Amino acid sequence: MSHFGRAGPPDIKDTYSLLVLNITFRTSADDLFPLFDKYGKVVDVFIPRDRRTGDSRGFAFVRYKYADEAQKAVERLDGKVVDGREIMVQFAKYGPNAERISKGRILEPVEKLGRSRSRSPRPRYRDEYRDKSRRRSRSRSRDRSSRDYRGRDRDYHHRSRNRSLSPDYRKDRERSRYDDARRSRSRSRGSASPRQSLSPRRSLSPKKSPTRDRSSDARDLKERSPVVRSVSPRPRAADSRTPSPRNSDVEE
DNA sequence: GTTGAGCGTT
Repeated sequence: MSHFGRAGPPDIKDTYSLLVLNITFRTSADDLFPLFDKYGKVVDVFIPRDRRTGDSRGFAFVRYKYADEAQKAVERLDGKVVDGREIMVQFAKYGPNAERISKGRILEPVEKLGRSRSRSPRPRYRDEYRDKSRRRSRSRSRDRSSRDYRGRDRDYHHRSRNRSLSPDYRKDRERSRYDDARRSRSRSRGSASPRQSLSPRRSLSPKKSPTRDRSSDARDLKERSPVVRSVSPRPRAADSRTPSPRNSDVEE
């Protein structure tokens, strides 16, 4: 019985799930089981992993049989260093049986009991950490795939903003916009865009004729480029390119 | 071999 989540949830009729965050990517359910089992009766330990790579996502779910044991483990294991990393244990918010917990039955006592525990040093650290690296760090661990099928049904009626626009689509759109803005700014500065930098001439034959190429290149890049752009020798090409199909569709 | 905010499976 070492495999917990392999056979699926054993019995979620009377169990309370705890969310363990900040665990190492190598920590497995078998490693957390003895740790949590020491503080109470652990019914099941499940660690979500990627579907493609199969790697752990960095958090685990520990299901306790009783709520009192669960909160005890939360306060006892919350902040404990496991495998060299401080883990964060808290009651699971979403889940198959989160309804009863969401009711406020378990969440209430936890807050009440939390008063005796020192929770001051933790929140501050977390807040600071999150504030510092908010947009960065989107490693492969947090990819889509497992999140798509999960929040679609639930997030749909919750987020009626994107009627027909999927979150993924929106992201793509924003990304495109950003790319455009960046490219524009880069061009204004002089040069930097990786795309423009990739001149067919320089890239194709960098050592063919360095002297002549360089001189010619410099002149061409500064005189020829704008000329071609200004002259627009291929109106059909531009037309065929349909430069603003989404511009019309999208309002910025 | 890497990564680090968050919420889960047959």
